[in-house]
Amino acid sequence: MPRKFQSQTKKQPEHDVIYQALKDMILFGDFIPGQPLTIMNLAETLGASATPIREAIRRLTAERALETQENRRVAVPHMTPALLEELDFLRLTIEPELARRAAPHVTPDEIDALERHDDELEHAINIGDVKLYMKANYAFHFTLYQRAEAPTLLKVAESIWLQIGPALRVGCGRFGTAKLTDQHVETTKALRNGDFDRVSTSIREDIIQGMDFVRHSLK
Amino acid sequence: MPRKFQSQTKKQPEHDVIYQALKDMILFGDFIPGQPLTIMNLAETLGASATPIREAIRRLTAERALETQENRRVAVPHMTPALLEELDFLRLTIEPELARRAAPHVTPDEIDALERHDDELEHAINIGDVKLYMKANYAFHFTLYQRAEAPTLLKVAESIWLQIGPALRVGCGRFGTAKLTDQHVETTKALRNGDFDRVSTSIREDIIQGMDFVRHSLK
DNA sequence: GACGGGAACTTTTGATCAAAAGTTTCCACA
DNA sequence: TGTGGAAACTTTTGATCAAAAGTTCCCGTC
Repeated sequence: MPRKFQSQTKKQPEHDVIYQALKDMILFGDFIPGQPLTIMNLAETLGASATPIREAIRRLTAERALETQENRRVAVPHMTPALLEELDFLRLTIEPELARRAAPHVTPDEIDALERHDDELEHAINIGDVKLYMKANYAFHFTLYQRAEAPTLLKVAESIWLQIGPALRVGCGRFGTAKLTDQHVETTKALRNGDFDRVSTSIREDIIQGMDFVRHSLK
Repeated sequence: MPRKFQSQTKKQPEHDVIYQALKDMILFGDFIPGQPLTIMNLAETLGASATPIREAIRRLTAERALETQENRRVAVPHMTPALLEELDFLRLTIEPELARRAAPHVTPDEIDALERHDDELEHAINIGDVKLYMKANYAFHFTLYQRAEAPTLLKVAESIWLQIGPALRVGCGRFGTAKLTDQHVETTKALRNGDFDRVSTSIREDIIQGMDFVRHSLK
């Protein structure tokens, strides 16, 4: 078997598949803050046995995407003003940096891909599809961040987004996606112009707006 | 049973105990970079069965303290210049901030405790006890950071330290602890004077020195 | 000697189940 | 009515084992 095809054929372990599935569900708002999750129920729903479910849950707990309560039950964490403040600080220190580092490595083809994600995001806002909005928004940010070649920073960013996902979803549910104007055009323009500082600052603006939305929807 | 004593008596799950044990071993240099770990071997060594070991490993993998290779084996990650650069950036953005946030909440009693950790660190340097040095150093930083009441930032800091632990240990093994001068007196002084900015900047200095040591020992 | 293939071996993985932990229900009794 | 506590029930947890995945070693062939 040629080495280049191995990664496609090599079977992913079940616990990894489940981790990815749960991660997406948290990221794109399938769970609401505070929602309890039971191993048994997840095993039934996802068609797996308890062991791989537990491993996936431990990973997500370590990433603060889930929390285990004192009675051993697992739940989606609630958003609080204090947590939001911490996440605000983290996003503003990590993500503009990721964007700045990514900028020099983004190819014209990849900018096209970013614009397609942005078009999808626009479309989602227009038709009011919250989940599609969240997916397109995630895709835009993380295809950019991926190019930073900074896996450790990227991992921190993913953890942050996992913690925001559920709260963002309820915010969109309450106020719709209407209030969310699109900040991403600025970013792609700056990428085309090779203006790396502006890539970073435009992401910063996007974060400020996004977190304001979450903060507002918390009240 | 009175509620206030529950947390002391409530039995910790095995996977949690193992997680803590492995975490300490990584943090204080019991493993060297690149060292492979097998579930079977850990199960035997730690006197447990595979299931809780696997859960602990998944958590530590999520925290980048361990990595699973493409062949499903688990190993302690190697330190690389690129990783060190990322960790440098993260430490410098997260830890001075934790120190600054903690400073106003640290009581005189707690400053005394910090100084005791620092004495122990001095003592460890004098007798050349690497592991004691690492424990005292960790205790100093994290008793301070804990008071920041910023659990999410704290978790990021812990993940960073877990990634540095093994490399720091080999550095100390090669050069001894002699080169590590004690920067912590500055921090405790600033705490006593209520000079919160200087608490933050002195931690910054400490980080720069510590990371220089690791960088130097990489070559 | 170098290479390919397969047998023997080791390790990880996922399903299962009994035991432990935690929750709920309900009834006796004040 | 309200309280305590046992019983029934649910969920998590850890041990175990068979199957899958991965590695090593050896032998026959070139």
